[in-house]
Amino acid sequence: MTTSPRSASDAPGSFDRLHPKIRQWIWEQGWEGLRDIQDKAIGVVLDSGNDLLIAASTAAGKTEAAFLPILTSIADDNDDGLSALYVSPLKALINDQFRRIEQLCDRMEINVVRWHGDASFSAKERTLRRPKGVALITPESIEALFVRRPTDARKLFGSLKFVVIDELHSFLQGPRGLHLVSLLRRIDELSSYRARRIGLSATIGDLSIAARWLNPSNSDTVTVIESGAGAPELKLQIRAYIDPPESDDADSLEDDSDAALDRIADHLFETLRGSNNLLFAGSRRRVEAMSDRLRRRSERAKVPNEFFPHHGSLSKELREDLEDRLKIGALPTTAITTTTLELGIDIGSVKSIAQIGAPRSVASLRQRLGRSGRRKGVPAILRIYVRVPYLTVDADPLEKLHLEVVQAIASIRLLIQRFIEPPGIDPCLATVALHQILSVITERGGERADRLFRTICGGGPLSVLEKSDFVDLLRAMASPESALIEQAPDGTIMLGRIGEIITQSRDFYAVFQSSEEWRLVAGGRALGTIPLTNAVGIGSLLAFAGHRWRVTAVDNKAHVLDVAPHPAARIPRFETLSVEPVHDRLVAEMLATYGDDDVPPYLDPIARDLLMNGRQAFRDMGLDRTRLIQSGRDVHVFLWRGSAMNSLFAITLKSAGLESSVHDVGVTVANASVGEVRAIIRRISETPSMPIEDIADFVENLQVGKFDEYVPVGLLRRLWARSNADLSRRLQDQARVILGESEAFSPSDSAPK
DNA sequence: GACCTGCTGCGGGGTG
Repeated sequence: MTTSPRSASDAPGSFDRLHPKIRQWIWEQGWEGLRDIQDKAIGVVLDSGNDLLIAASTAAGKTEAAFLPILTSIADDNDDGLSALYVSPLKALINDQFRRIEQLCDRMEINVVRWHGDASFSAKERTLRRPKGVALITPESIEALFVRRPTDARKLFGSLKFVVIDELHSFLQGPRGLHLVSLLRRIDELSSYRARRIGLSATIGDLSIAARWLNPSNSDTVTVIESGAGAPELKLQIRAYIDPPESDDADSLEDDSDAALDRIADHLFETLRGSNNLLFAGSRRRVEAMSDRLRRRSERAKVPNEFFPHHGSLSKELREDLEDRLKIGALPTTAITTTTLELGIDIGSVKSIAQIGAPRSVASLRQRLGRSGRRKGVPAILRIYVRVPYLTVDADPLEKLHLEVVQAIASIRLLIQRFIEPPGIDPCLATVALHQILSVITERGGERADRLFRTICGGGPLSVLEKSDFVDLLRAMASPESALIEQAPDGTIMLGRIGEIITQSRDFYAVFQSSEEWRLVAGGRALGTIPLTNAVGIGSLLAFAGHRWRVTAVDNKAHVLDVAPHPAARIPRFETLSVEPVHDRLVAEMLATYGDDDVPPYLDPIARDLLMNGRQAFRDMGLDRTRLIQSGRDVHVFLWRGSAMNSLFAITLKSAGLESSVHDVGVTVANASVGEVRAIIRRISETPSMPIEDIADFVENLQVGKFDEYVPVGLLRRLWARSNADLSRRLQDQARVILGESEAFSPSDSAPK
């Protein structure tokens, strides 16, 4: 990885290096000049053969930084086939970017085509007949081309000069990122030379991880251009609200009470009305709970409603209506949203960001803030609303600490330190490998095992799979129960009976899972979907899309629910099995916050009181000296580590015979005494290196990927052990820290490599 | 006590 040479920005006239038609286009746009990242990118793209990583916040002009020199470079390209591929995680982003470069490409007489599931087939067909220019595409559409039209795929991708990957940070972790890695390897294999890769990304913490993703075998040669623009001024407040005693489900639709969520709604209604804002509510359930409250406040005040929900279960139409309303900016609008408005969809600029609940990820908090204060001289505004349970006399020690208030403060401290979480452990290697085995066989009409291995696992993150793992996987896929593949007498591996069915399904292209759902329709208009597991019939009441409904007709076959407005309702269940993990560094910062005595100026009076009470409880319980606390029949073990270590420690305790449950700052052992727990932790501390393979035997729920039902459990267990091996080497040390025999190590020591 | 993402190919009819 190299940083952009000074000379690139000082080189006279990078503007003059651009194609004459592009220069003319820039003049016509009335630009004052090129932005710094654009200036640097022109030099790197036109003067070097390097891959390139451009890291800058939203609206910094990254797309143009990549495309101005790329279009200059491919203007006279006459090869048969596409010259450049732009890969995006979102269809909506492809549509935005298409609008931005279409005019420019027209001027250059370079063909540009949108290639995703909602894009017109006729434009794709034109490109298939005469493959040239630029395609804007999703990973799943690349997959579909390989599987359905392998001959066309070779023609389209066989002479690519550039591959641009937008929102690269979203591909650094998770199965979809591994999927794209494999697709890009397969594209490289179609050509005698490798297309240069250009990654566009939001600010990321560890640029070397992104450089390695772009070019695993030669990450040193990736040139990095980082936006020098500093963060805008931040206006900030953390507000705390105490729930009254015996309030049960705080996220229900119940209103007119003294519950914290109702008072938060009061404050939001007063504060946000009249301007454009984003409110991140954390879950779809809470988005609906809050949308309902704010709409009813508008009705009671007899003013037009300005508050609308936006989440992944709402229909595309409703979401686009809201995005357009924000973008046009004619009417004041607050979107109440989950994470759907975090990525770079164009929604114009908003006045402020609000969030319910303490941030669990600093990266995501920064991304949200990037949506506010984007104009020069305008500060970003952030309000964090924290709900705290009412403390009874017999409250648990964890409640007395007011962890969420302290977590909100810690996340702000890390934001100021410019910390961003690196990607964590990925449990989906085997699922992606299996998916790609089926895909490559389909594309090539059969393939030998050694070539499959080389294509899929020959480099990059999937090379964690060793040859023996791969053989295990192939054997399981070929078993009569699975029937995914079979082997011809000459050794060629071909699709089996089930493999044929799976690869022909429309559901095959994505490597992530989707569940069955009801579709909600009101007067012929699509509202969105809810999980099929919601038990509904005629007369069922639903709060959805910011309104209240009664089910009037049920189509059990097509899974459609007709609904009509109704005064009462209940929020449907959205299936949730997991919790967002917290990084070591955030929890370490929480511990530091308990130890300090400064009171941040951005706390409201209640949050200030709760911080002081939390610190007092911390000292009263002796948590500055001890990490084991008896609470009734339970023992709290305070690890002050992130989710990864807390879960590994819980599994280790289980392997030693102790059941425990994981929380944000440690684990809790039920029905035990401090003495018993201490004895077992002592045993762990005296074991020089815990054999991770033995611990792996106690992991449950190993099947998390889409195709994991076909993966041998033994292989999943081995891969789990391999990815937790580094962490497990710290178990002994961790045990000593808990026993007070060792200083806590700094979390930076334990950052994943 | 969580969120998000994606999707073929074909025929038939109408229009410019």
